[in-house]
Amino acid sequence: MDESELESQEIGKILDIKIPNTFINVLKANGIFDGKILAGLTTDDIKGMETYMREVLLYVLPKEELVLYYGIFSHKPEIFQFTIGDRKILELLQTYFNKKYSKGDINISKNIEKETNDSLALQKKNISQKKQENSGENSNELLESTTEKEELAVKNILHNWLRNKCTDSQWAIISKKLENIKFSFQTDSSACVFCRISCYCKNDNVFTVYKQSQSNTYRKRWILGNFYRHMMNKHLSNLSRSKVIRKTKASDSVDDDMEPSLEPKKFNRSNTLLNYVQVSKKRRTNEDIFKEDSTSEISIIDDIEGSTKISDNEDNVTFLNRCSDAVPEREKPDICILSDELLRGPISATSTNESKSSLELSPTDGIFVHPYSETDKENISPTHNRLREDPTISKEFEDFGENGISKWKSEKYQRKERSRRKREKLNENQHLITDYYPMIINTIEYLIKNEPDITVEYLNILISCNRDLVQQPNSSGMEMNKFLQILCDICKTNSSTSKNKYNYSIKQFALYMYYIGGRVFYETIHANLKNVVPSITTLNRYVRNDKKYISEGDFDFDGLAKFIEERKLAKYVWIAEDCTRINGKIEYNQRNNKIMGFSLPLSNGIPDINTFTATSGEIIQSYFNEATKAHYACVIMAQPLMMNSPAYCLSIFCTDNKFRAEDVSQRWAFIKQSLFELGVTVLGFSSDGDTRYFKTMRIESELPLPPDRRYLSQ
DNA sequence: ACCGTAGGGAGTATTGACAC
DNA sequence: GTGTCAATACTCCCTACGGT
Repeated sequence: MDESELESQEIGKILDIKIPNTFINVLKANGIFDGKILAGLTTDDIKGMETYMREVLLYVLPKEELVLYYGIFSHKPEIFQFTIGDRKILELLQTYFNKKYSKGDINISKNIEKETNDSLALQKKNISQKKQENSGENSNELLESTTEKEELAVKNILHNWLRNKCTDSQWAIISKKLENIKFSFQTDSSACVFCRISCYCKNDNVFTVYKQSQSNTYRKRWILGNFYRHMMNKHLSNLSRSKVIRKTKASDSVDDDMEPSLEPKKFNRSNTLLNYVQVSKKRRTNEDIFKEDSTSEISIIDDIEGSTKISDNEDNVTFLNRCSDAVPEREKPDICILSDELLRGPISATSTNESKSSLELSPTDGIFVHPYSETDKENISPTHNRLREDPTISKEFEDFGENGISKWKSEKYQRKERSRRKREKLNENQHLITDYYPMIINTIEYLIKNEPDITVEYLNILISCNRDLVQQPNSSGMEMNKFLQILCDICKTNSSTSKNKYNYSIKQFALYMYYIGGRVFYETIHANLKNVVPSITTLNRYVRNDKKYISEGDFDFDGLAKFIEERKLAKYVWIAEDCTRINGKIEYNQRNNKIMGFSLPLSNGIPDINTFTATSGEIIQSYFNEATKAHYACVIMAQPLMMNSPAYCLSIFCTDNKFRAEDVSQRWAFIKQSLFELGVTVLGFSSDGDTRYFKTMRIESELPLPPDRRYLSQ
């Protein structure tokens, strides 16, 4: 598509006329984006455009955009018609483009050849050229040959599609009527094959469908979407009314002469192409819930982007693809429609004339795939499942899972599964716990079958263990009862008054749950235990105000001594230190007027806590220019050597992980000395396999180097 | 003074679509 | 199947505001 061909300024300069933007918008709204299509317009086409403008587009566009398309008719678009000036402009444009393409544009021919890359394209080119030479009046053998084959292709596509939509009794009626559908094949000035289909219901219902590809990567296919939709709306409306996702207001009975209603009551629009209809994962608003309640067929309406949603009534929703330039445009106008069916989203079907050496058409031709995006595949109704079950179905339909859902949404293609497959593929020797399942199951089966005595014995042991667990009145059970009693008392107290109050133990317990389980978990607990546990706000306030604040990089030796004292623990601790990756974030800390998040410089292995003070804006700016953002947190924990004693966080600071073993050694010496002065003995230090820590541990432990690495100590 | 609700901002995790 | 990107969903942190 050469969209610039119809830019009013460009064309206006060439023809030395002024073309109103509204006129160009009308052409684009009718799917006419380039001169090739414009050159082939007929009088009927122009009438169809006017009808479409009067009956369809005015309901699709928002009010504020009507003026962009209807010009002087914007206040009464239902009487829209081309003015004399418009018709003159149209004639000039047609004349211009007819001349342009009748010269046998070599580039076009080359493009066509590239697109199709087969002999048929060459045939079409010849047909087109000969047709133009003969002013389109004389038929020729090539054209006849091609159109016969294409007619057969289109007939087969429609035949197969309709057969899958109908029950046997309905098909008996429909199949006879299909014989009355008229086909008229032609090639346009750009050698594109197109077909005009007159439905059996009314002769003036003419659909023009093009055979074209969406991109070079796809086969050419017939874009029959509007005819399909016409059949669905007018003749098959009662077949899949309850489940078809792409719904229109349709008659309750099959009525050949009944016009489909296109009267929309409301519509919605958004910016980009997304799923037309799917179960929304968004938090539903009250409005959404209302829609759910009030509609029987569409439960949740998600964003419809790149398309316009029209709700005919509460039971039906129609989705119309927008084709004005006020909406995201497609690269090619997939379909040029001369009837009131225009704006409905196209469905396409392939004809295999180009992809098969022979022209025999198989049922596989009867697929219909939305040509725009995979997302649109969701629009295909559940009736497509029947197509899917058809063994002759096209491979393209394999992209759909059950209920017409794209295969990409199945668990198989989810991130976790993909990661797992990759992980297991990279490490084929990795044993999985599931590898042992068959062996265990076989063993159990063997025992049950061949060793009934052992089985009974084991079962008795299990039963007795379970009984002991339940009945044993141990001390832990009593403690739990006491704690539950505290919770009940708090609940009673708070429920009887309008003001909640929580004691220290409850806050500590709630804080533990909050930290361990996370916000969502705690919110759930809080919502289900009203007046028993405090809100998150209360917990945060408690932590902020009632807890001792430890500055980054500061060593809380006094706190550790008090911790040991309060719990009456032995004054012996083991120090553990490690760095862990964090997502760095620079923040201002109002408590100590410092900027946090930068890597603290080390002084004799000890982080310098006097840096990054926020004294002025310039100073702060200098920190950002000169300091390093920390990506690691170094945590130093002290573990008292008593059973069930928790560890105590001695210090924590941000670092860029750039330090040496000497720094670690000096830091540990400082810790050891500081705690010794408080009467606490450090029995040892430990860390993970970091080489700096490892080296320090080896030195502290006075372990010799391996014989082959003695050079490291030199 | 204490507590709870609601909601915004920022960052992270997840997911769908698409090209290959 | 896989990698990548963009959009969306989710989570966490914090604050304003109001009630008792």
